[in-house]
Amino acid sequence: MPEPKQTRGHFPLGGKEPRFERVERSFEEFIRTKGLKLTSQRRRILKKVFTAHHHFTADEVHEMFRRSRDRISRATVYRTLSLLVEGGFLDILDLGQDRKYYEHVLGHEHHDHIICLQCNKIVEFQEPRIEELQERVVEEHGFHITYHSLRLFGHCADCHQKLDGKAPQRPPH
Amino acid sequence: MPEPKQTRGHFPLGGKEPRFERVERSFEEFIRTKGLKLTSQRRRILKKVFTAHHHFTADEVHEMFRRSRDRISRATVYRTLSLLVEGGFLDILDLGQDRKYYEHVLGHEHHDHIICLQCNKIVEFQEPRIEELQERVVEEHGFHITYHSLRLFGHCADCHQKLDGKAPQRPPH
DNA sequence: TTTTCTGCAAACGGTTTGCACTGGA
DNA sequence: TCCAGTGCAAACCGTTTGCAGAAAA
Repeated sequence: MPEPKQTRGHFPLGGKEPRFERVERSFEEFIRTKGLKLTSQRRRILKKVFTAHHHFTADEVHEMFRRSRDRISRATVYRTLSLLVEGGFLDILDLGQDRKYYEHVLGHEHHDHIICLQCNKIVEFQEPRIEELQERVVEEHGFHITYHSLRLFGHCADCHQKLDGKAPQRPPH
Repeated sequence: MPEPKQTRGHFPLGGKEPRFERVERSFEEFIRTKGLKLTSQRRRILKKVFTAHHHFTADEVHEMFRRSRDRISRATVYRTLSLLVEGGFLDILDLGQDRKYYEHVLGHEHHDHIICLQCNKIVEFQEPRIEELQERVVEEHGFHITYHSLRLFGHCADCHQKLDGKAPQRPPH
């Protein structure tokens, strides 16, 4: 049995060609292990967030189902998203100021984000050398790191050009 | 006229031995420049946050004045804190999950944070090499960075020892 | 059948806002 | 005097919760 490459959570996705079926099975096992029930709402939300968007808000998920005949209540959306985060199927990207996004982990290694203050474009990046330096800093202070969050805020090339010196920046943070 | 060392905002603190009087004068100028009024509430809040705590919440500020005979309303506390952030006198440290702290900039260069998930201890650090790598990453993606936020979450030495393998970690975010 | 889950609506908690009165400039 | 600021209470908004009926196991 090949060692699965674990991203996070107890139910790794691993393998060469991650597909939604893998996630689905992993989710079923997660649910079973916790003694929970596999409801249609949970299955539908899982499918939606893994096949449609990459970055999305809780409200957007709720909205996706509002149109369909069998809508899913806001409460259930929130409860299910929490469950998915707990199981390591989703990550949270908190941009502050009540801008809270979720992103699925399918085929995504750990990464950090650059966010455009103007158009909200989100770019992902990996920089192992930063991670390494973080490790060192944490050790120096006697901490044991669990996770980290690095967000770079600025203006993307397009928006920077449009601004052209006027720079109506949001107050930093 | 010597070039003032600007941390952020329009009213730099600079100088060898930063003292509260400098901040106060800087604040007065900020207020004047914006055509606002220097009220007793604003003066008292400024003094309190610069002499008492380093990391504090809006609610804590409100609480500090509840005891005194002339309390300050929650609304005014919020409005004043926003003003101080706008002027670059305070920074915001958003830990997510509605844990939002302010910190004054008196004698503080830019820095990042390590946060203990157990006892909420906050340690500040500076790592120029990380900053440098960030610059490079941002450039590679054609962005122009405005500011960044790096938060390392984990367990401090004390808490790590107490946990001793049981590791009741908060869901990563 | 048993137990969890869902939808609803109300509650929550931090923050903001409208308004009439207050008080700096 | 004049206009911004304050306190109050209500509004806001994303999120959570209590509860009764619905549906997995």
